[in-house]
Amino acid sequence: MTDEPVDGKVGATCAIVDVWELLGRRWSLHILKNLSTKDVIRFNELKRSLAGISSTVLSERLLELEREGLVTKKIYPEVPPRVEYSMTVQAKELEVIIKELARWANKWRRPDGLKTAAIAAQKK
Amino acid sequence: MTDEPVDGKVGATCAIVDVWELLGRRWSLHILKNLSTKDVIRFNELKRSLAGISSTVLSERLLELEREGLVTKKIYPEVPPRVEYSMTVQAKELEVIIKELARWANKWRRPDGLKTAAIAAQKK
DNA sequence: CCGTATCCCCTCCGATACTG
DNA sequence: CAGTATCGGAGGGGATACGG
Repeated sequence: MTDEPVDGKVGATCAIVDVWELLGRRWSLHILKNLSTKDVIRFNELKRSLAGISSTVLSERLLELEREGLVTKKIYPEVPPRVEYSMTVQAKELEVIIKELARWANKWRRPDGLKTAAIAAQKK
Repeated sequence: MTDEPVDGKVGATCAIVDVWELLGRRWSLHILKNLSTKDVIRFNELKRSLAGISSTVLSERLLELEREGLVTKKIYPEVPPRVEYSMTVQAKELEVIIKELARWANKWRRPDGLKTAAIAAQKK
């Protein structure tokens, strides 16, 4: 499916799995969503837009995203400090794909209970 | 980004986030990948193809995937029991998107350490 | 063959407090 | 303002044992 290279090791990293796991963590997707609404955004501004997130986690997520090349961080040596975050080109390409995924998700969204329906179908 | 409806509640479910979290769990993507290689597949056959997974987890994942409408389960009332799993149409559509994602992931794959490079760039 | 039941560790993440 | 340090609870998932 993903055409994993299948090099010797079992745990051989598959790029997509890494990304998927990162973005599967809590808040990741929301952060990306909010970043996409503005060219640049500051830490606390972002934090305010994500009701419920803690500084700790936001900071952690941003670091991960930066590490993956999805987010750029620009520090201005001022007092008080100013730091601006923005999406990279890479992330903007990803955004397109995520939107397709969102379309897919909504297309197939169920009112609430497919499970019972599926079981009913099975019983025939 | 995903055009979340923003209905009253904070935890208002966004379809894509649900899906992403499910598929972000361990093995989910691999299971889908293996399912895509055959029309139908049996439990232990699938298990053998996923080196390291336990019955417990495989069973759990399959239940979740079935619940999300990505997998169909067909039980044959035989002895010994036979159960066949297969992907739904919905999952096959998803597969297309995942492949795009895989292409994206490989396009941007880094040798190993972007982090240091990013920091260096920042310092200029 | 196809699972469920248990136990247990370990990572994730929220809350809180504190710094440059 | 923009974070880091620390702690503790919750739950994901591995190992093992057992059942229809």
